Amino acid sequence: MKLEKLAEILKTVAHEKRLRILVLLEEFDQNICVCEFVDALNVPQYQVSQHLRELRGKDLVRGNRDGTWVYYSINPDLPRDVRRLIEGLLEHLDSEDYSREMEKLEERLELREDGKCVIGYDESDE
Amino acid sequence: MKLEKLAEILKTVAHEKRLRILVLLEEFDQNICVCEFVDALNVPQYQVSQHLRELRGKDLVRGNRDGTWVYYSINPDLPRDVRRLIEGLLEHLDSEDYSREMEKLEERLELREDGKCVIGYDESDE
DNA sequence: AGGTTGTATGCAATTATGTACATATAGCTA
DNA sequence: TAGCTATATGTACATAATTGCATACAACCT
Repeated sequence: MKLEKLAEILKTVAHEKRLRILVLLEEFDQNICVCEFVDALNVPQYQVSQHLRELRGKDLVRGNRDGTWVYYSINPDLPRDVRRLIEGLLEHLDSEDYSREMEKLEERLELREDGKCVIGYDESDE
Repeated sequence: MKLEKLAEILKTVAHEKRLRILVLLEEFDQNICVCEFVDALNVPQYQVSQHLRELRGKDLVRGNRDGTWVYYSINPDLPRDVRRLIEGLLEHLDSEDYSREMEKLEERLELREDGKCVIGYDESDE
């Protein structure tokens, strides 16, 4: 991959919240909607949307609208080298470091009906 | 590795010039002095020093002074996981993308005497 | 000591990034 | 249609990164 491209991707990814978003997408390997991120990461909705927009802007991530909900996933059309780069990065993480988010997200996913999110996010974001 | 640590390293590394510096250090696997970087990368001396300072600040790189010259290398005491991270990142690069710098650096290294740099950098930095 | 050369740093100007809030938009439902 | 909910975006502000330049510092040499 070109050096400029690598630098660009690293810059996009070099942010705590965006890393957390990517980890959850990688680990659960399924579509996750914005409100599920909000609850799992305990980050205000506008921030989640903003980070997702950045990731989307670099084509790392893709959103699919289903009604009012928008489900995000790692962009399945990502070039193989970029894909491997991302995976490689995340492999360096201690899993304890995001286990709490994993658990929270798991709880949220259990609230889905027919595989779909049916509730919003908790307004009382501490 | 902790997620914040990963984000921090990625942020430090997510810069075209700093990536080029790291590539050269990895590929040549030896001490390289500031003026050699200046000529190889064709970047003003103060910029090279600044980028090296940032890399040094995060302990990714180490400088050893020998007379007026300062030779840099990948920090040999880098924790193994960090070391692997850096190596992993650089492996994604097309080597054509930095082959010119490699050649220029090779030429510069040939001008060393007894393994030591004996000239400065070219003032006429285009 | 004085001059020279390689390297580092401080400062100012610009640009980019992060954050918070308000509000807009899209699609649902009644 | 109106109202609601999920998501997206615009704006404003603070903060950080980048860049260019001048200059300081360190070590050498005469």
